[in-house]
Amino acid sequence: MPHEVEHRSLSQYLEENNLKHTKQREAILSAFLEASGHITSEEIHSRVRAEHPNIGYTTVYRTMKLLCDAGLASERHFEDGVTRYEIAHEHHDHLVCLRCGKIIEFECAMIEKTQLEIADRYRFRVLRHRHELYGHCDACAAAPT
Amino acid sequence: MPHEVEHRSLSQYLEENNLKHTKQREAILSAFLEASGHITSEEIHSRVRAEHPNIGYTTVYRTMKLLCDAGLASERHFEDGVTRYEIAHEHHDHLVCLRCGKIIEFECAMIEKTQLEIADRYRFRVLRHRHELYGHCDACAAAPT
DNA sequence: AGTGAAAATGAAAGTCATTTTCATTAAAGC
DNA sequence: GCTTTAATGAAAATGACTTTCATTTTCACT
Repeated sequence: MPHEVEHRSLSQYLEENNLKHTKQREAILSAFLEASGHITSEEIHSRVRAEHPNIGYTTVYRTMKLLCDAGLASERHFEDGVTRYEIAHEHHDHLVCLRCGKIIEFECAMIEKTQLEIADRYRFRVLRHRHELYGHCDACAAAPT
Repeated sequence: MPHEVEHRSLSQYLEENNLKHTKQREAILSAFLEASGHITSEEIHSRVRAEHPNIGYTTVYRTMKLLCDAGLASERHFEDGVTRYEIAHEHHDHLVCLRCGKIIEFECAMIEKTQLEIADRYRFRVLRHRHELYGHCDACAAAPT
């Protein structure tokens, strides 16, 4: 049974909040984890439907929100207006290829530190941030237009 | 006549592209410039209508796109799903207050340089980026919840 | 196993920012 | 002034997401 830790984590969240344990939630969590990140609701929906043909979009949207609340997923908004979900883990930022859509994660302590210093100058309390570099990945830059 | 430079710049762009010089475009450019930045289409629309009551949303949207193409404005997408336009000028990043919506601009050569080094490591060509810090401004952090 | 209250589901309708369509109007070159 | 071509604006369409609501499930308690 893959992703057992995450499924247990979902169960615990559901119990703690008096929510119910349903096969839809299980299925959506599995589909999301199998896709390993940066996936849209639509993609999750079509993956889940392969196994459970009558799960609707509504349930996918609702469940992904729940997984975010449970700390298992997190929402990302890149520049195409579609919400993507990634597996929750340590903070990081992104390189996004404008041609093939590939998303590379990066992190840089130096930048994190510098941005807090900047915020300080404006007496601004940073709660979260986004830092995205858009351009072309190696393969796409090499490929003909 | 305020913002004469920008109006001339619009005229030039229209001529170069065989587009027409209309009072709506003039009015929208004026309204946009008077607001001095980070304004939504809706705000522009309501400002313009004060003077020209029958300019529609459609024209505002179309004209703002044109102003972006003409290099006079640029689009920004923060986290509320509404497109904002700012007066085009040197690249910079933003601090966004989650309570009052205040937007502070900043720039940091050090961060810019560091992010290019990171991209290099992934052989990624950066075309543009966004870097936004979300949190509370001084006034809002001090105010009661 | 049976019951019932509370929560979950899903289909359909609703939002909301933005875009498209299309019939009408207005610039600008002759 | 005419004519071509672009611009306008009202209304309909789009698309991602949310809400509604009647129905179904879960689960704590018999």
